[in-house]
Amino acid sequence: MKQGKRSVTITDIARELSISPSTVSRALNNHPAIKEETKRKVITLANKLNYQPNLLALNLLNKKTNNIGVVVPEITSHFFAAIISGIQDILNASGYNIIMCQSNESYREEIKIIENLSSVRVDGFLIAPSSKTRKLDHFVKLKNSGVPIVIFDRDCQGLDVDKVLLDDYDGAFQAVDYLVKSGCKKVAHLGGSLSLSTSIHRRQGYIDALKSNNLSVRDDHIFHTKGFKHSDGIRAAKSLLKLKDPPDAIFAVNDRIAIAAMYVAKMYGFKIPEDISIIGFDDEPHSSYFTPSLSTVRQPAYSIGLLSARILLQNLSNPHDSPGFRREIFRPELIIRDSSRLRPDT
Amino acid sequence: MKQGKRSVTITDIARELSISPSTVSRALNNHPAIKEETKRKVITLANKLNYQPNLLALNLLNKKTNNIGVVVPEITSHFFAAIISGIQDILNASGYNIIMCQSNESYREEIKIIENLSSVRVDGFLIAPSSKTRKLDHFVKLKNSGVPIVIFDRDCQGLDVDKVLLDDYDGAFQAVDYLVKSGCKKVAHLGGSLSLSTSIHRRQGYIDALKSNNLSVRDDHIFHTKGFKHSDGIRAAKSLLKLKDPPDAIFAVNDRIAIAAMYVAKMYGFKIPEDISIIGFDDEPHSSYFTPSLSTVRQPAYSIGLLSARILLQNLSNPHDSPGFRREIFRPELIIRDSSRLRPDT
DNA sequence: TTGTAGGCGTTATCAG
DNA sequence: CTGATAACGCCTACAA
Repeated sequence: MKQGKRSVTITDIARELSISPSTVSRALNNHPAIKEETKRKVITLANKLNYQPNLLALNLLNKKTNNIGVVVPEITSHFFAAIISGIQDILNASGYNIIMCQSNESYREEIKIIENLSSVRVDGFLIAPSSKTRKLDHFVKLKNSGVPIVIFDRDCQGLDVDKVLLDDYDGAFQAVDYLVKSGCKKVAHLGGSLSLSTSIHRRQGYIDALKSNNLSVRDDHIFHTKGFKHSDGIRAAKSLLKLKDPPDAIFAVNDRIAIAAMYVAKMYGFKIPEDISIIGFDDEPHSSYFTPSLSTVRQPAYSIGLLSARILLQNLSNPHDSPGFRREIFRPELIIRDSSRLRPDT
Repeated sequence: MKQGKRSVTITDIARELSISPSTVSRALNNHPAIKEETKRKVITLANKLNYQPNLLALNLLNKKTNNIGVVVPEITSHFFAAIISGIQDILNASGYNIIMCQSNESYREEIKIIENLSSVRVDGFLIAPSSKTRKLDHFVKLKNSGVPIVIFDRDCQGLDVDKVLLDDYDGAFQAVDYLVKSGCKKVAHLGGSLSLSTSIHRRQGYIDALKSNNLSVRDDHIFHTKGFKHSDGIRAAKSLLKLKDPPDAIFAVNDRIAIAAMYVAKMYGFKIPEDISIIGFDDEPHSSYFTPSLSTVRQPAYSIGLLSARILLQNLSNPHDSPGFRREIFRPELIIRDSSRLRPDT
């Protein structure tokens, strides 16, 4: 078998048919001014030869690739995977393809990815910045180069582009307020990395909910983990529950940490929710199948993906004329299941 | 703000510096035969103008894109997400980018994806076929066009390309054999869609394990769900556990279904593992945090990704000369936790 | 109805 | 050390 096979081009077809490449091109594109018979001949041969148009050449010519760059911190998280599904459903339907990249929460990798996607000339970007991203130069450059960008999930203060976010503050507030109203007096927080806007907002929502209920904020009842995995949660939950004066409720930054907290709580002999209520954040598919089923704050991940993609699509067809930028904030929904006590008044 | 900004090219830089494009090109590529001063000037201006090389042009010239197409049925599954992580870790380290696409388990979409990736001239393919894929023409075409392909996770009978698979049969056999040896007499199976090679093999492993232990295979103890989600499992588990003569063990096709089965079992008042043992397949991150923690068959998803990518890389650098194709089979590992009884002899 | 020529951005080759 | 030219595959005026 020959290797490095040259792929077939319109010129090949043209030669074989003794016509010009432009005629082939037109036939393939169903140009009206081409004889039916010629079209048929061309198309038949093209199929036979398994001709695949070379989009590189076309894109170079058109200065348009129909590719969209999607950058997420990690894909192994149901949250981002669901967002991506939403994005894909919209973009594919409009004839766009997705080039998906993970930054692995690394600033360096993120920069490399952005540069690369720039070089392959994607038509637009959908980005959830890494948690390490402080400097915004790479995004600013992008923006200045005129490519449409939509930032989602994680805010980038000071970057003026379209954004689709979630009201993390509100979600946290709802959860903690509920916990207090249901009778918990000592609500602790297992938070995430404070380099993340989402973690910061959830923490603030927690704090403000306590204050608005005239409860004091106790430093020893707040832990922030580095990562978002179960193992991170286990460690933090142990420290928390080993306290002489342990909490009677935990609001966790995400479901994984909450699950870990449930695990530790049970291990230590706490009854859930009688001794301790636990609420997470995300509503992962598994969450409702735990015992007890996990109360949580649901993020409309799929919808976030849909909307982000739709906004990008708009910018694509109608390059930014308006001066302002959209800033869409989804409101999360508190889902009460069995890991938290019921409110007496409901 | 001007829209549709033309991006800066080496010609722009050349003009501004009153030198030729070739010199700019060489300077940018650190060609030895260029005066240091010229290099410096070029590079400085390039940075100032935020020059990004146009890889479309380059790729067109080189007939090489450094892009690899990765096609999976769905991304919202921890299993595939983990495989992708493995792929990405290898490929990125070698300077390749990934174009990731989901077929959503649709044959039609898969074909469209393959055609599109062909057109954008990816250098190679990593594919987990959709469950609906029966005809293999699109893959055969690909192969004939000379692009290296590696199929992973799901076998494609009759397609001669490199493959990285998992010994599903063995995993199932191990699990069921364990269940029987631990004293279970009536082991049921909650299987997946039989259009999937993996489901078929797991089912067969289940059957053969029963037979090899001289247990009869009962049709009423085998259910096959359409999908792989919890909800699919709930329905099937209910049917199974409502039987007059319910099983004393369940081997589920994956963890989600197993979790659903645990949920239903508890709901119906079964004690796990005293009344019924349950074993899943996958070892998802959540699985060890359930109560009881889920016994399962661990698939080395990340490693499958690593190996698939490595094999592709090999084919890339060394276009297929050897006649044979690799067929790597990972052996899964049975992880016994608390959802299954202990074997008396261990 | 079809052919010709030019250009998209880059690099390799061959001359200076 | 640097410049001109051709080529990658395709499309679109313009010409015939």
